[in-house]
Amino acid sequence: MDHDEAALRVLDAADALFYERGVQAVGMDAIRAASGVPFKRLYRCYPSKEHLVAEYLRRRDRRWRRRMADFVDERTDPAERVLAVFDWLGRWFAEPGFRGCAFVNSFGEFGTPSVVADIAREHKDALRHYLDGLVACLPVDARLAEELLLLIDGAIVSASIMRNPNAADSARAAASALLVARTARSTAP
Amino acid sequence: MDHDEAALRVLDAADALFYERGVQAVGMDAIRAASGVPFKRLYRCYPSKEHLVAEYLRRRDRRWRRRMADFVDERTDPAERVLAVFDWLGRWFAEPGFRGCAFVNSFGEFGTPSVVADIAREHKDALRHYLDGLVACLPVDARLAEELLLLIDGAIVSASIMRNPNAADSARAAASALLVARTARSTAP
DNA sequence: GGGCAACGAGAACGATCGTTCTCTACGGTA
DNA sequence: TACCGTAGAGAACGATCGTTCTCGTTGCCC
Repeated sequence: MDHDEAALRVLDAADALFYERGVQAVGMDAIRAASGVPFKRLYRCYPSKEHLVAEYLRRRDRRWRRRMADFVDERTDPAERVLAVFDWLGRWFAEPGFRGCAFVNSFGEFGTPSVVADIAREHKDALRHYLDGLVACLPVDARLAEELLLLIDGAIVSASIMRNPNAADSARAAASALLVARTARSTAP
Repeated sequence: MDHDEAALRVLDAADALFYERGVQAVGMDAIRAASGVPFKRLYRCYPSKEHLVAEYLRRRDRRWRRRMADFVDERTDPAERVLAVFDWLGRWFAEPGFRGCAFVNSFGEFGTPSVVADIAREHKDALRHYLDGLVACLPVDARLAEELLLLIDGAIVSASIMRNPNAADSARAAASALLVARTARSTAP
């Protein structure tokens, strides 16, 4: 087992444990036990728990956005692509072990300012820019992207805290209505 | 200083510290120091930290919903009352020390199932029922209350994590558009 | 005024945290 | 085969946590 594989095993173990139980509730010893990587090696891969937490969040960000984008890319119609975001959320919410947004959850654990708060913000900014791109393909008001972001984050909160599996459907219906409301009616005088 | 006043001082200190820094990051000694109530008395008021955390959240729930309702009650027009929710959010976001939803933040710190998760859920359920009441005064589709809830939680997340002070305005605009979209048009044939 | 119950201040306790150190075993090279 | 740098396993360390205990003092009732 070389350095990279050890680092990957540690990150996989940390990812599962941090997401399931929260960052502060998981000790480094639990990560060592789950990964099978001894302390000495573990600390050579990640010099501190804070480094590991940062990598955990950054990888979650990349993976989460890639999975969403891959799902959306199965559509070509611009309006369908926007609504596909919410279809994907519905699938995500239904996954076993779903426990909300890792970034929102971690943000709650650490005061601001903190590196965790910065990464959470970067994640939401990246999502916002992705939505900008989706919306730019439509003849709609620029406000729509921001409103979609609100619906997404609201749905994640509802699905995790209220355990409401229909949150994605509700958000999708609202997004659909807003899509119509924000569309410039070219038939207007 | 009698029992009730000591309990109140402890709860006030815990409220400020828990909200600002997160629950797990605040030790009981910090609460003792900030409240001026010695350990022996503190533990007679709240038998454990978990009890104190539960009281902190339950009081936050009551106070938050009362403040919102008081603001809304300054209006009489049903539609204005719905939109006033978002005006109040805007004021809340602008308060110094605003750091998001205490229930969402605490939910992230503790795994589910937990008493904290239960209280967070109760809080969101209560908000949902309040919105049901506001919407019931309007000739609108029943879906609107759920969609308003998504916008509210989304706005809180945006305002706290992205530090977006306009989140309340965006949510209000979206709510206004949805209000129109969900209104049964009595003039239709 | 004397005895007693309750109090405040803070030390103490056991547990657990993140991190480092020790010690033993081993593998490659002359 | 003798040597040496590195690895793994886990004890150890200092800090901090939630909680309890000690102890000197105070105030109240008879």
